[in-house]
Amino acid sequence: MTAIRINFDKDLVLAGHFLLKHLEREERHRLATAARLSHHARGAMIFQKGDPGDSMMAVIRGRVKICCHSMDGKELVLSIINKGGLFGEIALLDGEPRTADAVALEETDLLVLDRSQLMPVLTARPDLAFRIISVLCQRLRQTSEHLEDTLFLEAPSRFARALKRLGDAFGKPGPEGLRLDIKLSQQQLGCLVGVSRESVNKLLNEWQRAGVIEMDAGYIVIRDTGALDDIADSCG
Amino acid sequence: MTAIRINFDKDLVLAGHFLLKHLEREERHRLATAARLSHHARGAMIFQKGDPGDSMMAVIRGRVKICCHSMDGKELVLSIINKGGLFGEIALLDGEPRTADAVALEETDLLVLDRSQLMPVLTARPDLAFRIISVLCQRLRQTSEHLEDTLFLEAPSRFARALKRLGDAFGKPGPEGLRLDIKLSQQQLGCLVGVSRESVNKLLNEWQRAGVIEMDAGYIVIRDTGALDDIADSCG
DNA sequence: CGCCGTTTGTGAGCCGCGCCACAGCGCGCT
DNA sequence: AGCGCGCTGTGGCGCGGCTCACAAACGGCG
Repeated sequence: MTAIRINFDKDLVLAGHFLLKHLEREERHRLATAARLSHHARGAMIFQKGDPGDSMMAVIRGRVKICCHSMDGKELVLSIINKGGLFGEIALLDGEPRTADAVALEETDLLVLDRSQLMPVLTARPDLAFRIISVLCQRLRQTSEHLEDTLFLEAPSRFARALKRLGDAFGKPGPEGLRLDIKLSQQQLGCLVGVSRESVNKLLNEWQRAGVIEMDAGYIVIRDTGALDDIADSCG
Repeated sequence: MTAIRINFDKDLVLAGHFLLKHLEREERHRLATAARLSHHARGAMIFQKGDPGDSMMAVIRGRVKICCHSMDGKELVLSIINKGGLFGEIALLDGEPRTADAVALEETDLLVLDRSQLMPVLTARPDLAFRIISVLCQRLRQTSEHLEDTLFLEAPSRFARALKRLGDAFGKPGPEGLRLDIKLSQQQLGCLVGVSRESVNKLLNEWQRAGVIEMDAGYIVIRDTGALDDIADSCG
């Protein structure tokens, strides 16, 4: 009974997923039964840099941060994956070890697809392969841009851009402005951009005083998108 | 007569290329006749960030630098493509504008493959698609690592790593050590890592005094790989 | 050969920002 | 209520590395 329900859920999830929705019902069902669900508590490590990895995950519920650490313990958050998102494709596709850690930011359910299940479908369906290729290209553009920002821009611009990106990914329009529907400590915000927690604090307060943003119950609300754009593009 | 010779050359080039050598002779020949050659003088711009791009290039002769510029004129060199290498795949694959500039570092010949020619082959031959996917994964790993280095490491470590990478790509073993078979100004070296020319100069001289490297006729020779590794991995 | 644009070598000064120290604060847990 | 922990707010110090400024070497070219 529960087994049936779970399978039903998996079918549904795949049918709604941007990558897999275009498959034949037949194929999708085969994938759905083969895929396994996995649950992770808030803060749990899903995989770790260097692990052998031959699976990728789709986020069904919750959020996952992709990050890595320096030798002296600093953290860099490469991206945060929302419900509906995908991560871990790279190791699946090229068979090399994982390049970063994946950590559940909240109670999280994942659908895990193994290389052995996915590869046949990928060779049989070139359109799916192209979709994967697009995802990779997008990631590449994204990390290149991150690199450029890091090398070219000062802390304020970098952080403003990070807020804009967060706005795109997690923003809910509200009466006061764009509300970021995710709770991140100043520490975490700093790790997104490679800036110290203290600097984040100062910028946040400065911008709040200037009316660019507002803090509400620990959530950030972007009040003046234009001003934020100006900071993001200022100088270089 | 010349036309025949050029076609012959193109066939040969494709047959020797790591991506395309596994195709049927038939298919490869079709690609070869469709592909066009293009020549670029030293310093010529091949394409520019933001250009629409639906082709990728294989380097037949010479070298190409992939770079981008900040608003205030700083340059970042993302990578240097050797003879036999490939670039411009991303725009071809996802149809978006080019993400960076491509500039010929020397007299350079390219083989240009258009999207319209390549796509049919890609859908027909899943193994080729996988090869492309591997290339993308590799690029992604490379830029991620570049980003990590930039955020986690100080200038000396970063620059040491850059020298090691250059050694892998352009190193010719010689009596004195690993000789970098490429001439780059200190300016260019700086752009590879995001460090000012002056800093590069100081590091270069310091390491030369320490016997880690040696300058010979404008070329860098790595004499003590171990010492360079130590600098690359020191602290964070 | 002499001129000029480019590359190299080096020192002084400055500044952004990381690191440290510490003080309030909220929140969960017992 | 009381304790402790992780988060926030702020100020000061120090340092890495960028900027600026200039001198010297090094081609390439008329």
